[in-house]
Amino acid sequence: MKPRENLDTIHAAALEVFADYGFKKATLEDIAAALGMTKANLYRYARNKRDLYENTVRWALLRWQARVGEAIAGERDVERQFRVMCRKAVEYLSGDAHLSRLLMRDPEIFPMFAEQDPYADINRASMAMIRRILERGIAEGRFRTVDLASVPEILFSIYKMFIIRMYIRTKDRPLDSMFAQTVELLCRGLVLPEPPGGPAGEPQASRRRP
Amino acid sequence: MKPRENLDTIHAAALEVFADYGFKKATLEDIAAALGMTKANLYRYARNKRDLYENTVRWALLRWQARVGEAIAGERDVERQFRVMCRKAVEYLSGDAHLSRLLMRDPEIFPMFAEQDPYADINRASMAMIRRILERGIAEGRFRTVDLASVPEILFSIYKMFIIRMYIRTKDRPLDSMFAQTVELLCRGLVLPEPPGGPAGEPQASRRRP
DNA sequence: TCATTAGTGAACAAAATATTCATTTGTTCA
DNA sequence: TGAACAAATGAATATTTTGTTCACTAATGA
Repeated sequence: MKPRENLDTIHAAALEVFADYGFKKATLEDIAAALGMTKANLYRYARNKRDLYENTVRWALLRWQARVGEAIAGERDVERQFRVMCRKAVEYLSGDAHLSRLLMRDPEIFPMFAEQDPYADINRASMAMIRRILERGIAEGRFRTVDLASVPEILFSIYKMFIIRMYIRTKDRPLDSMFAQTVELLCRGLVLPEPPGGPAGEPQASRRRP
Repeated sequence: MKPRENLDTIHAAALEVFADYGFKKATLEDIAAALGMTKANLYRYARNKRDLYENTVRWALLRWQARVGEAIAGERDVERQFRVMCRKAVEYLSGDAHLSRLLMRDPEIFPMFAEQDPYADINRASMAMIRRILERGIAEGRFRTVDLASVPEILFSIYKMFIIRMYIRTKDRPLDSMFAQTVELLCRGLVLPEPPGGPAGEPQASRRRP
């Protein structure tokens, strides 16, 4: 038998099937068929159906997180870093058709909205990333000294933007402008009015109304 | 109990559920729940699940057909009538979210493509409408004397346009221009080069390349 | 060769689901 | 009012699905 390189193939297939049918209606045989193998073999990769599901979501969320991380790695200026983080987070989340469909389909498991979030650790990682940006912004004197307890709220905003984007996708609303406005609002609470002498990073164009 | 007016409500709900899950994964309980009643009661309106499915598709297709019929009823000029028929047929077919999703989901039952089409009668009605237009066009001297055996092929073209439109919907391709081109091609085979003295209807703008 | 990993087929208990039917709940109208 | 009728239900049943296990086979690598 051809050895299967890694779990990625299984997770990718499972993600698609779960996104198509939701947890309940998706069957292990659907997933196995998509992979060209029998359902019994799936038990080598997950203890049971629920496990396969959670592992899959976890895998997809981590991939999403990693992409956002890469996107902001190149940014030198904190303000830009913050903006890119917000934009990319929503972009990738709604861009990955399967992940977004999955998150919309089984709302009871949507991170941060479930009674007890099975993906709390992943959200924690996201929040750590946000916190790092805030801390750096504050240290560089670019951001106000905000309470770091507001970090979860920023992540929450991002999810909210994603949901809105998903639900109104069919209509051709000027969503991106609405989205930009939200990011703008977040920034206005963060970024200091005018950096006195120009700090570490080169002066970024930060459109702000007078 | 409140008496239920007619079958429309049941069919509408069934259409939505079947479109969401496909025939196999949709359960009678899903449909009943959507209607706020118990599945047992569904058997008052259809002999079994398959029956409910076929009745529902039939109902949706007939509604679609009726709308196209209304749309062309107002047109005086045959050429315009033909164009409107093509355009509206695809528009309504892909516009009715549930119907289109349903037709895409269970391809084996897609009219004209199934081994033995359970909706042959409805297609026949559509073809009768097309034939009436052709006959009128020929009688008025606006159309070439085409073989009426080509009627099914025109209906087939319409379905084909619909399918393409559905599959590429996500990408923002200039679909409507592609679509218009197809109609143009159909027309070019039909409409006579130049009506000598101007026939019954007022002269319609029929964009044709030299 | 042996050890290890990947995969299968059959079997089974539990759950889901289509279908039936006797009964209940409203509605209509004499 | 109450008889006749239609709409809907709850429970029961027969049949499939489906999640899960396990003994067993096939391929790979050293």
